[in-house]
Amino acid sequence: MKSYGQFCSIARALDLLGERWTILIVRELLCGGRTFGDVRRGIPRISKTMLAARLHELCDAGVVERRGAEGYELTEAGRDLMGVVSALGTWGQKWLPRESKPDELDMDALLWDMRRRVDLERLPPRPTVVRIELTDLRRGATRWLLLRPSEVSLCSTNPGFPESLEVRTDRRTLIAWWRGDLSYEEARHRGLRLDGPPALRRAFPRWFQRYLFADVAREH
Amino acid sequence: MKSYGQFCSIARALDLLGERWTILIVRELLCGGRTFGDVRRGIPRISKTMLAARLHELCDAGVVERRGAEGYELTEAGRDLMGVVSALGTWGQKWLPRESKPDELDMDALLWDMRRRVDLERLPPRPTVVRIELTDLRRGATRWLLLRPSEVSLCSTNPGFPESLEVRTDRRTLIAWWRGDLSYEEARHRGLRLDGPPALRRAFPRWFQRYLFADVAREH
DNA sequence: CTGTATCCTCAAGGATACTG
DNA sequence: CAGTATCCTTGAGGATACAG
Repeated sequence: MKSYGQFCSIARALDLLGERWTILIVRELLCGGRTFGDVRRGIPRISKTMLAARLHELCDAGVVERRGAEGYELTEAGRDLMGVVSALGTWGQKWLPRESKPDELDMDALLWDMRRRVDLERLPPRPTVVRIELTDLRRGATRWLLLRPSEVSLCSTNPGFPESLEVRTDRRTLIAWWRGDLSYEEARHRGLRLDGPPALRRAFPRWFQRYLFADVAREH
Repeated sequence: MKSYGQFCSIARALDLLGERWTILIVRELLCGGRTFGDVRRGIPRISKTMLAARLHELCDAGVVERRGAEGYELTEAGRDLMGVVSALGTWGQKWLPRESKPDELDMDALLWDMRRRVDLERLPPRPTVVRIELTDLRRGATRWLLLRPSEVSLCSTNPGFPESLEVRTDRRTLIAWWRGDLSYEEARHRGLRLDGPPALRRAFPRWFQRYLFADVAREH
């Protein structure tokens, strides 16, 4: 993209950050993504070519550093982009309409966010598998979360453990709960269903910290 | 531009704000621009077609409101974008290299920023014309600032009043002073020259508040 | 899995002319 | 001045194949 050609630091920051995908990549790294694959799972619609190109640009600009096999790491300048990313997220949460068409939303990005927003401290000590069924999708609508206090995995096939809990919900309701547009009780009322032992069903909502901006006060 | 298709408010905010030019347009409105022409003078390289299209998008999104002949106005949501814009400018000022090639920088945008960052309170009571000569440009390198406590105008021809003061400088030095990369004394030392009555020459640097982010502490 | 190299398409957006 | 309508070019970026 051509530079704006302005002296202004807003314009100059946008020369770097304003290209498509770039800020989302920074978001993934800020949220703990380390490898090429981590970033891709958070941004499923980016092409490999594009992601590689953008990571190079960020390295050249001194925002990201390549760490060989360990993947990528934000520099201090990169970590300081939290202010920009956070301002964008807060503004969006405050002012954008709650609803967007779930048909156009990428559920894998949502589930990837759920994976990383698990509160490990609150998980049961034994491995727990949650089967998540998106009821308004025909195929490929099932994912599994393997929850262990040491680590969480998101799988598109049953990871081999017995299923401890099943969540059935349409996309709108899951998204609305995750984004903080609905409380857990409201989501249950709107059709989110849990199947499994009562103790796990009660505990389930506590396992998740929800979306980073779920608690931002809305103005819309 | 196609939507990112993510539930995340960062991505959704970028669906709106991430298109080329959009944030710069918001910046101009935040800095007091009201009319179509105001915005264009702050972003000389945008085409009329593009500016009209972007303003429509911002209106549709509820960030800007059309005010008939008075031009455009940010809504409350729009004014709240100050957080995003300010985070970008602060980050850029802190982390981006000071120098960029002046050949690629638009001096009209700089002079337009000077026009609006005049401290009216400190101006002499009588109309004052400052002739600004950019010494490293061949033609079209002269502009005039007509300073009056009621209003400031930027002209590309002599506005008719006698010239009270002349500033001669290359672009790098003017930009560096304006951005806060050099103090006024350093800029003088680097070649910024003033011609005119000593009282006005002494007063000159006080008339300007410089760039909005000039005082941000640098990390680079 | 983590990329790179190439090709090819489509649409963003600049230029121009026209209008109230 | 403040736009709108049309045309046309260019390059962003997706798809595919290939490599370490």
